[in-house]
Amino acid sequence: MKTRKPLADQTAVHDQVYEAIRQALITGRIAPGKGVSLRSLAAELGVSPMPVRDAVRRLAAERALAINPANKRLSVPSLTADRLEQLSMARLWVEPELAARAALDADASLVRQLQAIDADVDEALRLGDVDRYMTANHAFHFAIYERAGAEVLEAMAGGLWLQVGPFMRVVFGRVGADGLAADRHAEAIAALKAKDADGARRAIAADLSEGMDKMRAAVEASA
Amino acid sequence: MKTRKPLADQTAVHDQVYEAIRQALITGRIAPGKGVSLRSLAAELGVSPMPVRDAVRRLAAERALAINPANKRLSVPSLTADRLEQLSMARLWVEPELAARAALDADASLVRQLQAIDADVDEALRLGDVDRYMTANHAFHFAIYERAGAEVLEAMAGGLWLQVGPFMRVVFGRVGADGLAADRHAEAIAALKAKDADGARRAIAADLSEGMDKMRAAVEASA
DNA sequence: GCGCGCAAACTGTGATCACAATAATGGGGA
DNA sequence: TCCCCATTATTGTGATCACAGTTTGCGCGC
Repeated sequence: MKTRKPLADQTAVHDQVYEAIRQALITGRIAPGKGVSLRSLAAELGVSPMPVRDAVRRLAAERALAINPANKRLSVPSLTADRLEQLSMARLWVEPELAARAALDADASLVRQLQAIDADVDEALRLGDVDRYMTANHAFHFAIYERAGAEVLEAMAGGLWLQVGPFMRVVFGRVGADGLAADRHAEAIAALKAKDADGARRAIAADLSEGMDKMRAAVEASA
Repeated sequence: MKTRKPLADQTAVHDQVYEAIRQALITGRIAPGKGVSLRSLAAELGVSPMPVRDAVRRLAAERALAINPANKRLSVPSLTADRLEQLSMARLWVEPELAARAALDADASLVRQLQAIDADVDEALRLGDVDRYMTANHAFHFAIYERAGAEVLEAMAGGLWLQVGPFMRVVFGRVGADGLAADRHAEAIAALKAKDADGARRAIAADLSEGMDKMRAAVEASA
């Protein structure tokens, strides 16, 4: 039944599973607070429980999944105002810092790349395509952060983004896709073009801040 | 051969393995840059490769172990000045923040607990007992951070501490156990006793800053 | 004596099975 | 009709095996 794959192709199965669950979490396909199980995920993805176990362990270490200490059962962390506040603080420190560092190494090719991605972001917003928006927005931010050349900080940002992901779905559920329409991407691009570290820091901070405010409002309203 | 343990005792095997490897990393028993393998770790710990796999995945997600993307082999991340600088920045943001929050909720029992731990720290320093010092120092800081009641930030601090751990061994190797003799623990305790959030923030920041400076010097000297 | 090449050992990965513990569900009694 | 207890299903965990890729190392030929 199972066609044993050639292997050494590219990515291991557990990485694909990781990415699949990650996407499911970010786009909110798995509702926060809901319990999941290894075998159910494995069946859903058509793989054995083994790679799912690996992926889940990784996600749990990144706090994208919670493990009930009593019965060791898995669940999606529920969205609380307290958690959101902590995640906001952390993001507002790491991500502007990464943007500032990136500004110092920015060049024309990066600017062009960002403009292309931002056009995609706007297109997704115009169409109201939530998944596409979230993917493009993620790509925009991390295209910048990657340029900072700060592996450790970038990984921190990635982990935070993953934890914040589920919150975004709440925003869309409340105010619709145009709830996040206003962003500071243009400002950020301009600052990077001018190699203005402080400007990039401020632009990203403002972008994040506005987004987190909307999430906070949504969480409070849904409580 | 293997006596199947009663199970439901307390902790799962993979958690014990995780803790064992974690300690080995922090105390520097596994040299940075060195490669490790699942089976060798399993044999050394007297368990099957299975729980080791779980523990290693977790450590890799926390960036306490590195996975070579080409051949998927495991190794201990090597200590570079760049990594240390990023870790320092991150710690200097998270940990003082946690200390400040903890100060708001501090009480007499916490102060007493911290005084006891700090006495142990001093004792370990006096004896030149490196392992005991590192354990006690860790206990001191996280007894404070735990009081902040900020789960997300505390987890971030834990991850950073784990990544910094191997660097500390370098300090001891260079300047001896009294290289870190001067700490700001007394200041921190005083600030917590007075519920002085800013004082606690400053004390912890100074404590970290001094320690990281010594590590930086040690890394540069050993390069 | 020095390389080259092939075989053996070792690596991570995935599947399958066994086991104990918890959760879910059913029926039978009051 | 409702509640309690026993049976069943499902859960995470760990062991063992199979497999393919990589590294290691040893012996043979030059």
